[in-house]
Amino acid sequence: MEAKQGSGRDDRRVRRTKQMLRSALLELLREKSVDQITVTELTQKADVNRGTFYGHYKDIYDMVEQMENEMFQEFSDLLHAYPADALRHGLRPILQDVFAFLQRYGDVAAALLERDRDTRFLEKLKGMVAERVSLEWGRLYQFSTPKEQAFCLSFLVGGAVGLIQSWLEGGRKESPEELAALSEAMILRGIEGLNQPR
Amino acid sequence: MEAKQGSGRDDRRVRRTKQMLRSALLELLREKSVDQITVTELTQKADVNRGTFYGHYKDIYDMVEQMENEMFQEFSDLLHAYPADALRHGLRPILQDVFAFLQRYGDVAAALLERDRDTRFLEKLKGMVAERVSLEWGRLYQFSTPKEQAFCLSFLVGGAVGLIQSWLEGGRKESPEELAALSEAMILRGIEGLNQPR
DNA sequence: TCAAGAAATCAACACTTGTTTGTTATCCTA
DNA sequence: TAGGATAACAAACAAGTGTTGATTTCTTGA
Repeated sequence: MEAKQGSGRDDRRVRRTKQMLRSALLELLREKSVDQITVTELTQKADVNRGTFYGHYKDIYDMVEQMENEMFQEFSDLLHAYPADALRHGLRPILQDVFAFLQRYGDVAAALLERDRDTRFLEKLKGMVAERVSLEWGRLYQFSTPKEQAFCLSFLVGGAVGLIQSWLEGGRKESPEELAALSEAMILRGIEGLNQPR
Repeated sequence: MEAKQGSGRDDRRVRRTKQMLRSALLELLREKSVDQITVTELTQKADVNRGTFYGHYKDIYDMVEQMENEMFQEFSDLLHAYPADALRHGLRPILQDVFAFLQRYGDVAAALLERDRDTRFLEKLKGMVAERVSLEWGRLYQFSTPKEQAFCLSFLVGGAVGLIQSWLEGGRKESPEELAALSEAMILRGIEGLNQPR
């Protein structure tokens, strides 16, 4: 019949509790890695009852995941802001936006990639890009089989993510433009297209 | 002075205990993921005292890591079996050996990649390949900067690992030869080299 | 404004986790 | 093969985990 408001997500108390936990978690993440943070110390620092934590999250990892999801949501919005045939106009502009996004969220992303031992972060990143690209992929390039297409996609997405990772770990010293150009070259023409073998 | 034998690793009792734990872990891994296996149930299934487990491993993840390392050791041996200038003779033979190796260890590798939420597995895989390749990389291709070289390497390794991952997840239905050819094409000539844009 | 209804709290539960201590059993080598 | 070394064991520990039920406090719509 009714379902007035989900389950009461916009209750001031809920917002307050989650905010307290969020702040405490970010603080703890600066000191130690996810796997050595206990629910007990988190809720103590946040001054929230331990039972309350379990009302909102399954465990610490679940909480980290939910925080990641907020970031992913924004990333997803970015990807879907382009028209369906955006790839026809070249990779460059999209790649630049992606790297610019990561530039902004670099601190969080780097923290999660570095110390976090949770593959889901990378898996979601890859899955999201792959899903978006595969929509118009087949129209742009002629593959001999769907299988070949899927493997190429895995390769390219894995490569892009690997590049991003090493960029984040290196402190994001290079400009998004620089990386976008490099990525495009690698994706389109590979190592031989970039330079000549001696 | 002395150091007769590490700390007694080749004691029959140690071998026996580790073997019991290994079997029990593999059995449990077929039922559930790493993070929901408790030390208590593992040692019960293995019929080993719980305290004994902690004498050999820090926790479940540490044990999984050590088991991975055995696999990685063999992989490392494979990579280093080639002469230093092996890449001059083409990518194909090396790629075929790599995929053949994964074909053999497919069950373990797939289990770890699928359900395991531990990035270190992929990181080690990437790091190992990158280290090996970078040795002769600079001699084969002319990069404008060392930075560019590093990024290209990250891209290509990430791509290769992404491809491997999707191959494992798909049940390894394709032959190593097939994948080696595809990888080589993507690495050398990218997506445009593979097919023509319409 | 006030009375559901929902969230947060408190307290207690059976459980797992690392760690330690003292004892027993097994190994391997001199 | 006897004996010192050491691994495995049993038992107990403080601390964390995830869950539950009873109670208090807050929020919001009528």
